[in-house]
Amino acid sequence: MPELPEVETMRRGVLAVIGARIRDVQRTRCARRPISIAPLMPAFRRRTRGRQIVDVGRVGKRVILQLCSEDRIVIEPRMTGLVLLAEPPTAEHLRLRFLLDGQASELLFWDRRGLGCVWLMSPAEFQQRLGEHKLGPDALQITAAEMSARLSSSRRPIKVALLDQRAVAGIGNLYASEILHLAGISPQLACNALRPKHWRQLQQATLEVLQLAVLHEGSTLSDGTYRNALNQAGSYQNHHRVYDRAGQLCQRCGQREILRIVQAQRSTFYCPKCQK
DNA sequence: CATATGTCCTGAGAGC
DNA sequence: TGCTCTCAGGACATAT
Repeated sequence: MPELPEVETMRRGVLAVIGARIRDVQRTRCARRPISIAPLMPAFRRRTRGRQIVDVGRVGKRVILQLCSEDRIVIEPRMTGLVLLAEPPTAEHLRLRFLLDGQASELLFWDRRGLGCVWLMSPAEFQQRLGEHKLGPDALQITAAEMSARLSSSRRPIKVALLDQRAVAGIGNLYASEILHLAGISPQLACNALRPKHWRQLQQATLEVLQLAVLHEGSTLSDGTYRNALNQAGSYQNHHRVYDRAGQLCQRCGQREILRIVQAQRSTFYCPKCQK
């Protein structure tokens, strides 16, 4: 589930690795299946051992470790991946261990479901895979005009379109519902039916929801999977307006129950009174 | 080109 | 109690 707020929390949580040198990388034996890394382990080790980490960034839902060699380590948590400086939740699902020589002695990638992956990319590969033609503007940076320009000709429902990383980078299934509730826009409204006023409301709501979620270090759902870099839960789940609240009274109008519908094989939650 | 669907994966929870 | 089944949704490949 990690979306922009969770991944940004991971990034902030591992800033202490900046300046550290990578002594070694180990694929852990405990993993049932080896983690998907590219290139293969021997080349991955050869190009990372001895390199200094000079910056930690984020592109959409990925954490980026910039190396002094110009290569970048790209960590994609996907559904259940975690980037940790502390002990992992279980030893069983630890996938990758970076041994460091800095104030942080190791950085871990843990992933219960194993859908996550790690890449080592040259500048050219980084541009090719994560460049502007692959990912839209970051959801914290995008303007209302950019949102409108990228989506307003689409026939898709706005909720489905918000999940398209080529349009806007960083929004996933949970925050799409939260954003649309704050904006007062129905998830079923087609993009090409939104007026300029809607795009302004949507951009404003996107910023508000994601910034607040970052302040709360993301959402740890009932399965407890998501944790910050110190293996601590986030708290934005206590502020959810609609997500996973089907049947509960809408906090805004207090009159209608939150509904759950399915769009593009994903759950959507909304208030039929507050969102038109 | 735009949009829709299928696939990977594990563990929680439902239902019998 | 203990089994089987469904579902959760990141990104991408393939189909329409």
